[in-house]
Amino acid sequence: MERENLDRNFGFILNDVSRLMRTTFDRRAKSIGLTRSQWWVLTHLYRRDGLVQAELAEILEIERPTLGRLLDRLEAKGWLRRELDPEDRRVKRVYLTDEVKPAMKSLRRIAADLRQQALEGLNEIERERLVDILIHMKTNLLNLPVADKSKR
Amino acid sequence: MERENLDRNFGFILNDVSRLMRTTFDRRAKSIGLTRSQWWVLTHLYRRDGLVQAELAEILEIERPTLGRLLDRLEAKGWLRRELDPEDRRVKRVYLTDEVKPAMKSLRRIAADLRQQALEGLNEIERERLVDILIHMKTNLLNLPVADKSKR
DNA sequence: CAGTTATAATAGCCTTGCTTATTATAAGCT
DNA sequence: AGCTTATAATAAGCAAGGCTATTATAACTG
Repeated sequence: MERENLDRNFGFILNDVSRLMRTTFDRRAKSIGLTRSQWWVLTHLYRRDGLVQAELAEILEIERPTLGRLLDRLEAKGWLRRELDPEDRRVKRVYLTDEVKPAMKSLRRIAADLRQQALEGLNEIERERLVDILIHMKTNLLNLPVADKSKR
Repeated sequence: MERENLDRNFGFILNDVSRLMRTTFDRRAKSIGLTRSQWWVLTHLYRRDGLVQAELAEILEIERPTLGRLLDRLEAKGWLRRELDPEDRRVKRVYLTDEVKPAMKSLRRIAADLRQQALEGLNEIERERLVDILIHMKTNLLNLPVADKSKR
């Protein structure tokens, strides 16, 4: 069997970088009481308040139950509230509370700093290229022909 | 506040790609009864059988308790066994069982296919550049000056 | 040699992913 | 109208990350 170079296995390097960014962010945001995933939810609601949970899950590209529990914690800590939609009694709409706005600023700062630190030493062209490549890969993966997620 | 383009937030695209690769791998490897993380453990043991848990965690760059539970599951399914080191009674060494070798072949196939599919449409130069950039970023993140992980 | 410090493994708790299954409600069809 | 199908949210279960605390054993030091 050929000895592939494990250290250049891009799947795992990708995983490492992704994990390092997440954990670093979470450590820095801990004092605010939010994780990166939670912040990402708030960021999207900030743009479009009052979203239906299913729509929000779709936008965030996570499963509905995963979002459900994220919202549970955010709601418990008072960052948002869920309201029943009077038109369709199945759905709940999610609204941010007033506490969110000031916290967002700190979190954006943390995110920007971390992004800067992660990309340190890469010029603008390389950064753009990186994003392009990642988007390309994401498209590849989402278009895989196999029977993954065939339930729609 | 400036409206940053959320769709090009590379931290989250990175996260998306990483997650897509993991979940796709795991769905494909499910019939074998192994996850990608578990396969990664076996891959390293394949190279260096009999490692001490702490060394293995260090190599894999995961925390010791995280590895501990991975090993619990792998051991429960018979992929490996842990043996007490007679020299130092604190340590346990991890050894693969014979069932591993045939499974490894299928898993390497799955990994290679997935890698190929994810990188489809990117030429060799772009692929190398991607890996270089990721390694660069990983180095940046590991060298962050802050008090992260200051316990060593 | 006694006491302190360091290290290995694990237990326990928290978060975030994914799946699958349930429940309630709408929508669509005959 | 009544039956079937689809959809929204949630519950329950599993895996894999992290972190802190505990326990056992080594190593170091005065």
